[in-house]
Amino acid sequence: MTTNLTIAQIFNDIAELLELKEENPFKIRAYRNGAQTLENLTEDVHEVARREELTKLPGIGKDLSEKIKEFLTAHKIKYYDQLKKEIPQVLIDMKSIPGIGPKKALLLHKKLKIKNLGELEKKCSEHKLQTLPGIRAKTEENILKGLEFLKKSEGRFSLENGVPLADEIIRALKKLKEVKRISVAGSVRRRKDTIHDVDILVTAQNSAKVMETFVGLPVVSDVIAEGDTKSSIRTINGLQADLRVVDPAAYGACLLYFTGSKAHNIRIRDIAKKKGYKLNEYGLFSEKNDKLIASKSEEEIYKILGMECVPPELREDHGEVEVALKHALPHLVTEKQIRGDFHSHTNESDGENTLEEMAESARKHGLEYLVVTDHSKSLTVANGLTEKRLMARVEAIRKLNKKLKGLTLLTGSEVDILADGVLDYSDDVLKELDFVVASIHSGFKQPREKMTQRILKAMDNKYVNLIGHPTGRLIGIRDAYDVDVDKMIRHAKATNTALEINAHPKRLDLNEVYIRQSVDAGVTLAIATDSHAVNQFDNLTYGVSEARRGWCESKNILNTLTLAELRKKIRK
DNA sequence: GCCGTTTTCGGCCCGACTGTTTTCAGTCG
Repeated sequence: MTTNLTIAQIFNDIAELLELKEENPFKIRAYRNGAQTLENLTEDVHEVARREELTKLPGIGKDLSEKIKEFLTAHKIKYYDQLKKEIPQVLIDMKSIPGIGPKKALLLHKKLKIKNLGELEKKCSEHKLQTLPGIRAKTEENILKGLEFLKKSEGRFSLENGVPLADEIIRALKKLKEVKRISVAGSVRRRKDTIHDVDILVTAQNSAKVMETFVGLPVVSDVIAEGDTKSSIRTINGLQADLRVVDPAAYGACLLYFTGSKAHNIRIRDIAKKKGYKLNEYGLFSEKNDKLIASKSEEEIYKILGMECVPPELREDHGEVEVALKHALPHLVTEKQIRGDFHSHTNESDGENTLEEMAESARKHGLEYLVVTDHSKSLTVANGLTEKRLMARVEAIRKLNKKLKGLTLLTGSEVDILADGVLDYSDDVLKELDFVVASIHSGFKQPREKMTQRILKAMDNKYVNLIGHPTGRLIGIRDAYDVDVDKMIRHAKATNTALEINAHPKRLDLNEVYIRQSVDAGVTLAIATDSHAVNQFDNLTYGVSEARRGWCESKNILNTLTLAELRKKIRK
């Protein structure tokens, strides 16, 4: 699968390069569309190529399929290498600065002979850019700010940055009597694992007052734009937030537009067009006479387009449009359906709270059961438990269970999968536990084949119920380890081992693509918080959204089972 | 570069805001 992502990245790079050549915009889009198809492909592109079905993929025609084949055999794409030689890196660097697109990048490079971002910053500070047509003081200022922003962040943030900011803005604006309706939109509403801004939509009688409040919020460090209907701010930590004020009558159309994704919008506008309508953020209109057909709610717009209302988490043009047209969308799993948690730590290993505190918090969070999975002995940095300590823990849990009301604790462990695939506890120990999570915490750099075999071997152990954070990624910090996820998923099915959807917002592991692939393969998934403190049960919401983004229904998720059903299912 | 019960050629989603102009290009989402 990594091949899919590698080629997708190359196609995206080609699109960037073509923009700097001022190529036909539709050709550029064709490369981006092709990249998106590969990013979301739930099958290894090798397989598709082997069946000679590349051109059956949406957005992949003769040319792109040839380039894919070239990469599969030669591990490079000549056209890409040529473009890279032809186009200076500094153009690409400049284009990544907010406010600089292909046109300005080219202008700066051509007229000022700028060779790197350092030079750009220098010439900007010396006001040399103002010698160019169309650039005056303000543009220079914005470029300097853009450079500063680039230095501070990589430009993308984790969902856990966006959700609290959205909540804060909504809380503040709701207090205004002018504000009637308010909702988060954009990638935060779609619950994407990484976001680059926070979008908020309101209906209000007096937009000036709302805008004034928005740009004056305490978190604001910069006002990027302030208009009658749209304003943008940057927060102190660099995250951008956009606010859009709309007429109440257009709320649905605008929410739809503003939620995106862009790719989803393009698809449904296309459907609208084919049906003789025009869809924009103000509503669905008749193409003939511009008469308004619908605008008040998302539901009515989808309905008129002949579609089911698509849940925001699915709006990525990953096939949901076709399925919605057939009225066959999945009934996505909801937070309410989650009855238990399989992955939690106490202060016996590296958690912050006691067993009793964790149990109490789980009960308060509405859980019916909680598996306590402290680390195993090899993970000394996390104060992993020796067999003796583990057995004492099992006793303590059984004892506490007799006192608990409304929650049952299950005994368990997050047992390390050692470098050779052997587990950190023997079967004699594991068989004493109700539920076993097996995870990798060391040897991340192992080669693909070894890493894959290591995980498959762990699954072969009949006491292992669940593989924890199966790819090991840490969003924005560490890439996944090199594992053949296809094989892992097939083996999970064969051995009846569940795969974790780790709900920690820095992990969200499996990611949405692999979740969907698992669903398609009939593998059972488990949403687990990996809580190391009482407040981390809150993260369940992130795990559920990730599951929803992977098209999970309740039947795909192990912890939608009642305790009785679960016990039956996991009996050895 | 892709795509097709209108089409194998001629389309390809659509609009807001900024900064610079003086009617608009560039950028962004």
